[in-house]
Amino acid sequence: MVQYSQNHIDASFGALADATRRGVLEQLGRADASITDLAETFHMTLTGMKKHVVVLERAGLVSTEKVGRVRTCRLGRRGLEEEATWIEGYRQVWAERFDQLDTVVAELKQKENKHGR
Amino acid sequence: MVQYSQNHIDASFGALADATRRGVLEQLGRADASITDLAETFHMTLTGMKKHVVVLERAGLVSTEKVGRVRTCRLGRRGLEEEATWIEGYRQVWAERFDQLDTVVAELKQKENKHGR
DNA sequence: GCTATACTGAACCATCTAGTTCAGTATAGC
DNA sequence: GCTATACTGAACTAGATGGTTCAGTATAGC
Repeated sequence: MVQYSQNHIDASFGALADATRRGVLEQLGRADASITDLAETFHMTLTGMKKHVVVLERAGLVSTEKVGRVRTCRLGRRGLEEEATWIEGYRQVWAERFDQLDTVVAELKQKENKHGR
Repeated sequence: MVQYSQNHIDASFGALADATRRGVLEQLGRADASITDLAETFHMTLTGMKKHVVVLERAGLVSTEKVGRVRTCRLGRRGLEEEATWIEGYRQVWAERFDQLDTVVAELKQKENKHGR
């Protein structure tokens, strides 16, 4: 089986498990933003938003740079390759497991149709 | 923007954020298993494994059926479509954001060459 | 130098998580 | 009926999470 970096994957699936953090990623996809910008968008204190940014940074999904007073956040270097790979692998196995069930269901539907529903 | 079912996505990214639960999904991809089987594989008490199974069940990733004493677990009806879609959307935006940065593009190309793709 | 802005860190809180133990209940098989 | 197996539920633990407030520090701009 493929060996995944459990740390990366744990951290990023954990990061993605929160709607606010997914929202932050979507906002940063449109434009870089300061902590203040993000905190305002999500109606949260600066401190609260800072914590979310730290979580995203640890997962490698966001990178930040402080210039003067302002810390600017942008999408990080990781593009969720491993996560996409894991999910695709799962989906493939899942499809295989359900192929048999699918054919059975299809047969049942055909029978139903023959009986004119 | 596409509207996702936040509950589903929260639940399943949360479920996937744990290495044990990803392992359970991989094991169930190979064959159905009882709680006892899973608990043994992951060196955990029955009660502990039961909790993981409940989390996976709530996320729709596993379904279970009790026959006699034994509760059999199998992959559930959900195939992580929404999650795959979210991640793919993110990866697309991520790529666009980084296309503008010449240096990063150059780095990616170098990496691709190294991996021989 | 003064003031407003932008962040940071510590401390606190309630709730959730991942695990345990222990005491059950229900079923399988002799 | 008896015993072993398989699970279930309640209660407890330590630690993480998602948020807050409050008291700072550092910088921008007049």
